[in-house]
Amino acid sequence: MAAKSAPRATYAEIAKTAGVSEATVSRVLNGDENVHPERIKAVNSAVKKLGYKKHRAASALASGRTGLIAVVIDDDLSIFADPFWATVTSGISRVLMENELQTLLMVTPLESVDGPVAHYLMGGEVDGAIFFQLHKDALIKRLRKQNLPIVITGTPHSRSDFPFVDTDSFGGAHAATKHLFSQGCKQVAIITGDIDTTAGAARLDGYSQAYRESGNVPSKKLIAAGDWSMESGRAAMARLLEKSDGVDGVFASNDLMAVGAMAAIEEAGLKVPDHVKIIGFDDSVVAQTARPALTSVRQDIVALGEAAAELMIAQLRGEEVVPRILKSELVIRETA
Amino acid sequence: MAAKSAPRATYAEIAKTAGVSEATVSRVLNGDENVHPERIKAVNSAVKKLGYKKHRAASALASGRTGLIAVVIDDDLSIFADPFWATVTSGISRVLMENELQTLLMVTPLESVDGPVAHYLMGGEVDGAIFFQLHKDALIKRLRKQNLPIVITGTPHSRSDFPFVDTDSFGGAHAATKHLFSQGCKQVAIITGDIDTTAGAARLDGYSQAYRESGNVPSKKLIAAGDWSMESGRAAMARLLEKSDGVDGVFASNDLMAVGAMAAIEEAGLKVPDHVKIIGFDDSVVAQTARPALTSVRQDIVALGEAAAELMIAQLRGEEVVPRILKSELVIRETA
DNA sequence: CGATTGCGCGAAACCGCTTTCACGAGAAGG
DNA sequence: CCTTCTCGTGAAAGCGGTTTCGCGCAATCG
Repeated sequence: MAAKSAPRATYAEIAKTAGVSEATVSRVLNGDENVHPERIKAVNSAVKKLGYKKHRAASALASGRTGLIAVVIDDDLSIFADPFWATVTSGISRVLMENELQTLLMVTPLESVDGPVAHYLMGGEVDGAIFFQLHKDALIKRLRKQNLPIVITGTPHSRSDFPFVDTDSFGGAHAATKHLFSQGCKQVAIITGDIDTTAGAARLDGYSQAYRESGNVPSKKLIAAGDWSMESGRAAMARLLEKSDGVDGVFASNDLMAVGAMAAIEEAGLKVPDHVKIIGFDDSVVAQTARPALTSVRQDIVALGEAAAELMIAQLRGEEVVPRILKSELVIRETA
Repeated sequence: MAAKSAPRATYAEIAKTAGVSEATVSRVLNGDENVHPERIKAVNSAVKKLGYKKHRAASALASGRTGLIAVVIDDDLSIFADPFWATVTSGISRVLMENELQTLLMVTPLESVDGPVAHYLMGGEVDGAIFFQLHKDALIKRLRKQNLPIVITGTPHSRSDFPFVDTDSFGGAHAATKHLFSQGCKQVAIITGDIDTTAGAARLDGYSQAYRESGNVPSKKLIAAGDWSMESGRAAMARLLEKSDGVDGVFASNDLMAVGAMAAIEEAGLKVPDHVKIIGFDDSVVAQTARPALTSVRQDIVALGEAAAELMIAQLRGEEVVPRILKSELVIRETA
């Protein structure tokens, strides 16, 4: 049943073979400065010789540090269609592992401040928690009050001082829109994501700003609401084609909606990019498999995860942390 | 730095308020049968009253059971393009959580039997490990010898008795091929995945079998090798169109290659599904966003994860486990 | 030159839960 | 009626690290 592995080496043995006390072994293994170099060497070679590996549970019990960082993913998120979080997570995991920390994955509906997850996190079972794009910050606030290090992936709503990492949605949308104008588009529309999300709102802002810089103000008719899904993109595009005359450029707030929009354009008997140019956001697989291949704003998703992990580690070290906004980049393919 | 949360309740307090010894508290909390019902009730109400939560580390140290299950994902896998593993993992995580187990995520190259991951797993840091489609079973064998419960997601090469879960690749490929024939195709080709993988081989087998059942033997010309990537699908299809005359049906071993093939068909001036019908495998987002929408073999990926977790739990309980093969289902869309 | 300071180190308490062991009491057996 | 089991229970010994405390010794101070 339980693993009956080779007998573990313990401090006792190391202490004996190195000729020091267990306390000293602990000091060496935890990087305490005040130990005589000789002994440090002795301990280290004993450790190597015995193939010693620290017992996490014992260490956690004694020190109160578990070496575990929770990655909390809201079950409601469209996890099942979007490789996004997987990619972020892999970035997080890599960096944590390099720092001797383990990634505890929690895929769960984030109900209330009193749910089991909340208790788990507050119960000192983990040293910190990284959240994915969540909506209510009540839980987060509570956790911070408990002094639990937190990092949020995505921009939180409240301008509170949560440490967070995010891609520059505004800048990406701005660049995409500007590119459409530079390609000769006159009537550039936007299909928004859920604008209750900060990402959705920021992308709309970036679009608006770029539009204004072009010397005009975007008419209401050019703004169509989507909800990140392909189907909503198709519907939004259909509305745009119907209501406003001469839309010749579209910035879709994500790739899925962009692909939906392309379908709608085609259904209307028009051609991409000849009649309508289009740009997505995310540069996901979908952008690459679309035909024509979709021009899109790329976020460096792995880097996002790495940044999140780094922010966490900084907090663990007691350093001051500031939110990190990662640059996005326009990947030009065939649709614009 | 470390969370300084509300003072934890401990066995000592529970024992006192329930008027029993700590040993009895432990017995109750671990479901030992031989305790007087009265005391069980007393302990339980004390637990509730004090809002007690067991301290994992302490429990792990004393019992040797960590309550952690590792999910090990080979870094080499095309994690970054494929939502597959994320979905499986979410299924695993949910089931484990329901059983009071936590998911420890390890995204890492699975080098050798001596790598850090191997040591970690063998060091008793986790109660079990779930692997994703891995190539060398040396590590697995070693771990099993150490008595570490293992589950493999995907079919392992060696016909050894590893507990594994997988989708019925053979059946799916068989059904897809049969469907193509039933749609009137005469020359049905296959674009294989990497046939060094068991999934790749099984899909080819399913295709061959269905072909034979149609009364013919598939000519070598109808078998084109791919490597799961979109580009390899495009290239394979181009070869098929060139070498063999009159291919009018294609089973691609995954969606990505199917989409690549569709591009090649279009480039050759032919139409899907009018000239060539095509079916993919996975029913991923890509299948849904493709135009025309791709007919594909769906695997219930979440269920796959859940099955993996269940197999793990069964092993932890000391029950006998048998591999589990999940049914696949043909999702008919526009391409066949 | 005696008194203070600081550094390196070991002894031992402790973290919170699990488990073995032994014991008392009532049930079953002779 | 005395012995042998069984059952429910508490005392106590760990599990394997971490950390506090205080001690000797050498360096520094007055």
